[in-house]
Amino acid sequence: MHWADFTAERLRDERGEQQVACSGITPSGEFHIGHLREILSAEMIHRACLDAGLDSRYIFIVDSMDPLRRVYSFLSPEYERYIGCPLAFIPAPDSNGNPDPEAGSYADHFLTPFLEALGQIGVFPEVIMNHETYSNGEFAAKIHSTIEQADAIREIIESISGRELDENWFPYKPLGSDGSMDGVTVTGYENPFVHWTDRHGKSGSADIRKADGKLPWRIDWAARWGIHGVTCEPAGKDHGAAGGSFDTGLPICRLLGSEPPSKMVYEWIQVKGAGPMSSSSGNTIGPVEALSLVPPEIVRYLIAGSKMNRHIDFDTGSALFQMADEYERLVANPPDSEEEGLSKRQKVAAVTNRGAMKFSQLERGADPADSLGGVSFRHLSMLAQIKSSDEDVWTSMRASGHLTGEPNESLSQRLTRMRNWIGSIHFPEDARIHIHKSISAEARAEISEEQRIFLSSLAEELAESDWSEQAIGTTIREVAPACGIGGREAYIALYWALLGRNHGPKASALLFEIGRESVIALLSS
RNA sequence: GGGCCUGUAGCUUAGUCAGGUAGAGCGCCGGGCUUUUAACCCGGUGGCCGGGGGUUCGAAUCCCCCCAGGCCCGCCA
Repeated sequence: MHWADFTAERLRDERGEQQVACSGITPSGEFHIGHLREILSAEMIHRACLDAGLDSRYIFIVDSMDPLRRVYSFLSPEYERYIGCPLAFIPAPDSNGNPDPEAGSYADHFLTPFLEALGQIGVFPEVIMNHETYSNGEFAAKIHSTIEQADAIREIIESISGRELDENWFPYKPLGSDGSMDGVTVTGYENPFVHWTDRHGKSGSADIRKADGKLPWRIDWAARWGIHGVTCEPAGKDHGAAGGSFDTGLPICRLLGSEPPSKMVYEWIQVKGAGPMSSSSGNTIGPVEALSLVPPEIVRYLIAGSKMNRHIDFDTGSALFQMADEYERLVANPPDSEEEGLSKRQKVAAVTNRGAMKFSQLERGADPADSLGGVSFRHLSMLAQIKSSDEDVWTSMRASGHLTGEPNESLSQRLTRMRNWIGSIHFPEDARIHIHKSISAEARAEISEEQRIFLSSLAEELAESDWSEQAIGTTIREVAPACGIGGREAYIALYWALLGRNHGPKASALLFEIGRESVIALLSS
């Protein structure tokens, strides 16, 4: 069974009909591909719950109340003054990394393009800005309860995480007079006010019913589970480590009177050969960039087709072909778990693969067959290289029976993405079609005397023939027997001359695109 | 130091939770398609399931030990 369906069943057993799947991300910088695993893992479980007939919501909590930790490399030193301030309350950077008072909040700045990217992969979560949950008072009861039980919470964190908390530790961090929570000391609590003194010597009171401060991360996480009734929140393996925030969150959540989701941990995505992704290291391929290159179903399939506990190497090179092949093969020929003679393990595999296919669809319940667009990813990569205009691609596809009528929106976008990929540094060199200017020594060594004569005869004939794909094809097939070789031999010779290989995309189409003069120059060389 | 994950064919891996004769794709090799869009179709090659012990009628699967690799343990998905 697919992991998402399996999880949905477990959730029903644990928590019943009402399910809330949740993701949480801090918008501290550019979002990266790794965040998609957080999002998609939860979203697929949500879909699986719906498929299982459960009443499920999928919420995306943006940690907009989290403070700016430090001045990241893409920020100007001016951000120094905002360290410790909630991301929702500080200005977004402009293109030079300087704070731009006109550009809205820092949190929104990074969140907006990410949400747009999510839409492209069919993810439409209920977005909850955590600072709003503070400002509208929803956190107040949990904060009060936290402060009342501060000693017990301290005991949980110290014993489970092994960390020793400072003597002045207080389980609520008020914002000081400058809006930062750094250097603020709590001096007392009178519900609903937390009194404080900041590093400038000023003092004040934070209202726990407002966004005047926040709970420390480990408590914040545990508290929100209760506030939103979260029943499932897959977390990155950093949170999953022994003594990590998941382990402390479970008892804290119960202490605050709610039932936590059970622990669920996923492995990280890495850029092939480049170590873990991180928003601040600059080692990123943004979801926005990735989705400009890769079909959205394939991005979903990357996650849906991998078990949660496995690393994923995100490879925007030749592995994309393999992944697309795999997906297309699966969709074209869905495995049937009811088939006679399958062993138990083959049945399991069949059901799992069908699940992966199901969760890869942009729209829940859509027919996977509709996602193919009539042409394989590999094939499209060739057409896009051979044909410079989109219209010629469609013409070619109509001629080959891959397309009838006008291309739909999805196919059209596939071509656009393909062209982006081909034009990017990610496109694998060995998939790139390099047209030779003259016949290489290697090619000469590979072809026979008859084939050589064929090539020069072809050059002569093409000088006279009509310049259309069809006429070129006809000429090739006429010239070949005249030189005493079969069609196969003729094409092999042609591919050696054109590409330095013994096979390739449709030769007449290639020649047509190259142009008469270049072709004749090449074949006569 | 504490912990997690991974190790199955040349490569990517399924199967491990619920033990029952090792599956797939890519690659490679061979054949077919007598107009060859890296296509498509057919066939083949290829694995002491990291190593060792144990439980069992039976172990890739469960238990123990070891080896190797990756990662987490301040914020980070």
